[in-house]
Parts: sequence; structure tokens; C-alpha cells
Amino acid sequence: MAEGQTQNASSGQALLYLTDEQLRQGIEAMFFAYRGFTADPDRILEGMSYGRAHHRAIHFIHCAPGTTVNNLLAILGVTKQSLNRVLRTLIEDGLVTSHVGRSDKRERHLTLTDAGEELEQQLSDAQRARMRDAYRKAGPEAVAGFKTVLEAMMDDDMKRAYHALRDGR
Amino acid sequence: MAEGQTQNASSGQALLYLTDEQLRQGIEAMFFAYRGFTADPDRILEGMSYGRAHHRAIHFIHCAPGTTVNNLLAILGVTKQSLNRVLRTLIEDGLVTSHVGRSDKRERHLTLTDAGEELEQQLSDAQRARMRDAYRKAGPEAVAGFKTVLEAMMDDDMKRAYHALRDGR
DNA sequence: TTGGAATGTCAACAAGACTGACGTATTTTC
DNA sequence: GAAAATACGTCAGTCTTGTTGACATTCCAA
Repeated sequence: MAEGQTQNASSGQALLYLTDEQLRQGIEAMFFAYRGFTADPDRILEGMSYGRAHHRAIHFIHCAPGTTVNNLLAILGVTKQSLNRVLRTLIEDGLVTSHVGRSDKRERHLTLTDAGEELEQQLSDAQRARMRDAYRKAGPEAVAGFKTVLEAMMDDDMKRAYHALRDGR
Repeated sequence: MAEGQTQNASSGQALLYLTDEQLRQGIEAMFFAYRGFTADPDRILEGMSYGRAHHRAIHFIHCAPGTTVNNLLAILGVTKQSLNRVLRTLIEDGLVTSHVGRSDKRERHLTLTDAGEELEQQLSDAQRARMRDAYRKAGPEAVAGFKTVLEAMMDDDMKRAYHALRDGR
């Protein structure tokens, strides 16, 4: 408790950015920013019987076409039952296709159809537009810092997933 | 569509950080980092019949003791009915007190009890610990950039709420 | 003083997460 | 070749957290 104070007293001016108050500000910034981050795609999705869960699935299938269900599960961090509900509707609606694996026939490889790609574009255009504005306002140094801190906040296995996606492109 | 390309071609090297690929990376970083951000409090809350919604309410009541339900509503961005369910359990369990307003008897003023403050400490200690680690790893310049970008991502009314909280302390 | 606006509560419902159990096909291991 | 492990799908039930709609109370202004 009162770790901020301890930090503060023991290490002087240089670590002022680690006070409890500064951390609390960061926490709140994270909360409000995440709301903005999801607001635009949510708006698009609402009224078309899809939600944020569908968006996430579409996003990562787009990034890693032909990925397996298990793979997607690990990235999204949900149960297969939960993912299955989402995938089923996406497949029924013709946005995603599921192909039996060639080498391992137990696996299902997921890909976006043309309609799926179209929706993905629509959603990520909206999300990127906000991101681009924020990046432009903040400038390249701020963006570099932004990514550094975000990466430091991740759990190790998420960091792995993050890098796997990055390097896979 | 393909705005990233346009940007790229039209403005040369200086704006390379605004390519679609860079933006996509930022989006994914935001997704994975938010998971880490909520993981520790979630772990504490699980099994005590509370969830993230309770955490959020407790957090902001702690920051602005005596705040009204309406006020909290605006900050959290949910419906009053949704907040009410959460508040009711917190009040029943003796973590929050609700006092009828003196000047305006329609209002309820919310405060944390000692037990509420205790839980708040426990939760925010966990969340701050992760934040502090991330901050320390990233360094002060990165943290400054982090906050700049997050603020630029917020909607205007969230930005207002964010600053109101900051300045109120 | 009366009608509209604001504040908050109760009830019912939906999305999306979870667990647990089970079935099937396929691959791997012994 | 039989047994165990893996990958996937599904049914059923629960929980949290969001939503609307209806309603009571209180305040304020015409």
C-alpha cells in the first residue's frame, strides 16, 4: 500500500511519473480510450445482429486467412463454445467459409468470403480512421511510446500472439 | 479505401507511421493490452460474485466521493438501469452508501464505506502494479507518448470527463 | 397549482461470456 | 491394431452486463 509514496520519496524527481496519481490517470485514460476505440465498429455492427465478438473473429480471420479454430481460440482468449456461436452465424450468413484441413482432416480452416472481406473493410476503415487521427495528432514519437507501453502491459502469451501476427505479415 | 497507401505515396517517409499496417498493429496492441489491463482485477473479483462493472463503479465512486447516480452514469456510459443493478448489490453488501441529496431530494449521493475503500485499494493496487511495471519498463518519454495517443483516441465528451476527474483532484 | 422534466427503481429480456458433458472424426502412440 | 490424445461441434444451463419499458418521486417553471 502507498507504494507510490515510497517510490516517490526513495527515488526523487526522476520517477515522478510512477506516482499512484500518475498511474491512476493512466488507468482512466485506458478506460476512456478503449471506449472510443470500439465505438465506431460497434455503431456499424448495431442493428445488423452482430456484435463486438463477431468483429474480433472477422478481424483475426482476415489477418490470418486459413487459420484454424483452435488458433483463433488462443488469440481471442475465449472458449470454443463461445467462439462457435459466433462462427456459426458468420458461416450461415456467408461471411466465413470453413474448409476441412488437407493434411489434418480434424482441423477446419477459416477464411473470409468476399462479403466477409467487404464487412471487414468497412469495420477496419472506421477503426483505422480514428486511429489515424489520433496518431496524426500525437506524432511519431508519441506513437512509438504508445506501442512500447501497450506491449509492456500485455501478458507474456499475448505478447507472443501479438508478435506472431506481426511477423506473419 | 486504401487511405494508408494514399497517405504513404503523397507524403513520403515522414508519415510512414500512418500506414494501414502500422495502424493495424496499433489496433491489435490495444486489444491485447486491454486484456492485460483488466486481467488482475478480474482475477480478484471472480468468485466473489462481482465483475468488471462493479470494479468500475467502485473506482469512480472512490475518485469522486458523494457523486450522484446521474454523474456516474455519464462517466461510465451505461444506462441507469444497468448501473442500478450493480449499485444495489454494492449497497446491500455494505460497500457503498447512498444518501438522499440535501438540496435536491431526487439525487442520491454515493460514497464508499470502509469495506468499500478496502476492496478499492485491493483492486487498484493490483491494477497499478501492472501499470507501474509497464511504465517502468517503457520509461517516461514512452509514457508521455502513451497518454498523448490515448487522449487523442477519446471522444470529446470522454475527454471532458477525463479532464474533469484529473482536475478535480 | 399543475404539467413537464429530471432522478431513480423494478421487471423482463438479449448478447456474450462461462462450465460441464457428450459425440465424432482423425491422428498419434504404444 | 487398439488405445489415448487431439480437434471440432453441440446441447444445456448459468452468470454478468448490457438493453427497453413502465412507474414513482421530486423539482421547477409557466
